[in-house]
Amino acid sequence: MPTIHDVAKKAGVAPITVSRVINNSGYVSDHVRTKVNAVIDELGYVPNVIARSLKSKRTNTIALVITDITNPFFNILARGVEDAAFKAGFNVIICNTDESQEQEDNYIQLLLQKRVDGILLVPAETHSQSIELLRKHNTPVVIIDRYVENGGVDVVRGDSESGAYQLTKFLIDLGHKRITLLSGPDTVSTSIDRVRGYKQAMCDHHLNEFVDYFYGKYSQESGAQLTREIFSRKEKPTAIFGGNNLVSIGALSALRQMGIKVPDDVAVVSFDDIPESLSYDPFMTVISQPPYAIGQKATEILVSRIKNDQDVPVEFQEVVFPVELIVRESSGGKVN
Amino acid sequence: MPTIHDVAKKAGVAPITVSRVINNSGYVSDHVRTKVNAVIDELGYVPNVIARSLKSKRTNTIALVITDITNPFFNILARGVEDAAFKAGFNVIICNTDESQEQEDNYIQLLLQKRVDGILLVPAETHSQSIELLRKHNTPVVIIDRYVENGGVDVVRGDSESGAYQLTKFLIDLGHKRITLLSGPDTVSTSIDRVRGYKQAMCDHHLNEFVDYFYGKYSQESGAQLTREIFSRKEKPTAIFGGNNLVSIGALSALRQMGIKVPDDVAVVSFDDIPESLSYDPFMTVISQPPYAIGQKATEILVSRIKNDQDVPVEFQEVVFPVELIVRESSGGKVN
DNA sequence: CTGTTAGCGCTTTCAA
DNA sequence: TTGAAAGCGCTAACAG
Repeated sequence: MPTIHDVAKKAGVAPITVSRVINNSGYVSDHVRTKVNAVIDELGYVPNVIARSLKSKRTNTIALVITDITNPFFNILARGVEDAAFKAGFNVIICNTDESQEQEDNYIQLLLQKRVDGILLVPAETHSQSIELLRKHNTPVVIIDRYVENGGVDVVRGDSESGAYQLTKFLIDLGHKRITLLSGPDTVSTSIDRVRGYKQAMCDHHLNEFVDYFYGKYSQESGAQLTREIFSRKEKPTAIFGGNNLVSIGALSALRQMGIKVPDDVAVVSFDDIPESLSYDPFMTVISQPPYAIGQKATEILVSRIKNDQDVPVEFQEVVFPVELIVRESSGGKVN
Repeated sequence: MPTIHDVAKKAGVAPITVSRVINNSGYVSDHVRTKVNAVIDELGYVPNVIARSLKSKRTNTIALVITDITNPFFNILARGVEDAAFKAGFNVIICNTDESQEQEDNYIQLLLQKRVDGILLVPAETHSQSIELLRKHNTPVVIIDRYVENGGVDVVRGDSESGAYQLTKFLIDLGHKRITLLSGPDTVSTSIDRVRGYKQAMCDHHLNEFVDYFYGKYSQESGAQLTREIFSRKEKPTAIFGGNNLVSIGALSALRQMGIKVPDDVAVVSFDDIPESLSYDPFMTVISQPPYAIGQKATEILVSRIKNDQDVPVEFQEVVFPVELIVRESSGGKVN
């Protein structure tokens, strides 16, 4: 693999001149430039950005640490990140933590070694020591989708609390009282916020006695299992609120297997939609967040942090995207 | 950010000794090792893999060049790649080409600059100049999901032709004659193979006169649009064969909008399933490929190529994963 | 407009 | 068991 020296020698110039041609920096006569370019083509020279990074201390790479690229919310978000990063001249490394703090720590360590210019992080837990570590190493971070207890970071997320409130209120307005929320892990801010929004709505409508929620996982299996458990109890809910799209799908699967009709026997609503491109017959009433925009916005903030590296730490921002209630069939009509 | 020199100075040893401690290579006395480790912790030293890469000429990074991470087939595949790569000590950079040859070329150039150790490529077109370029630079490549005209590469893919044959034959056995195939781009081997399998099945059952297929895109929009066009013709099909899952979903959407009932008015079958975790009520009859396993296998091959770099080029392999017919409701029952 | 020197952070010789 | 020197490929800083 030819280096800048090989090109220089063959073109009869100094390496720095080749560097100038490659980077379009400084003065190079047209004559020399043409000559050098010819040799570059001839040799198939490709600049080594590793060497460049070693000097410049910039890798033009950012990392996206998410829980699972297989979840549509996150893969669309990843696409938003990728597109925005590419536009800004950055590459993206994606890491899946599966909600494991240990995996997250591993990856952060690895990314630090790789000297990525910045990190977009969906933290596994609300208290993130990763953030402190990154801060210590001056690696900019933007927290996505969730917030953390640590201060001094930018956060970009959807409004879980208000979304959960709206969705619950919608069910209450339909006449539901026994509404069961199947939330995610109790270590994650979105799960907690959704519970909070739900409780608030129940409380505001004097339904405290009916408050019924579970923390589980953000997965189809968790949704299915919790649903089966709930329906083995004496008191059955008239509505189920899935903590995210996978949970809701799990709930629907379980209900179908048990022969329980939606929305006739029980209403179902979901936080997070299923992407349009994957549903030929949209059925679920949902609160919809904009994952692509969230990824894009977070990346833009991260990039600006990277570029203003030396600046006085401008105030950190928390961007909360509004969410949208989309009413479809699964919530059914008025009750009683 | 501290370097190996800072650690060395503070520990009162030479940089190389620190290097030996970090890498567990060569002889270091327990006394010195303990001392050095203490300083490493104290300073929060993190090795710089860029400098290491510059020397070793290995980045421990591979790239996955796919069309779109948003497509469930590819994001599950990406997960298979990620998991296998991590196990082998490699990081993954994911690039989305959106089936554009130009984007693909851009990315290959970029990845070459980054000196990734190997590339997993879903080529946009059947004749790939990227492969020649990579070969010239001694960068191992494994082609995924599709094959190319160029020889001398490893390929890992599903059996499109046989799958399309099975799916078509299944419809024929149900009594269908007017079967329309909505395939993907005519520059892509999977589209071509699926047309070929379809034609062969039609031919084998003396239905040549009913052969009816279209090349389009592998997207929901394409599936929807082609479906609308087909149903505006005088002769309507009794069965639609979607070239991939997105196309099929698009077809189903369009049919629903036109008030055409599936499977009562028209049967629908699909190449590629919708992941279990995303469908609460599996409806489509499909040919199912194993994307996770494909990604995993391709990564394993790539890693072994990377490690045997200097070896005599062992024979290249083409791994073709068998596909599975899953019969569900959308194909309906016997016709006539 | 072009070239020389030096150094980014690490590791592979080769010596001690 | 430890260290000194050299160099991976590139580019600032400073000549010329």
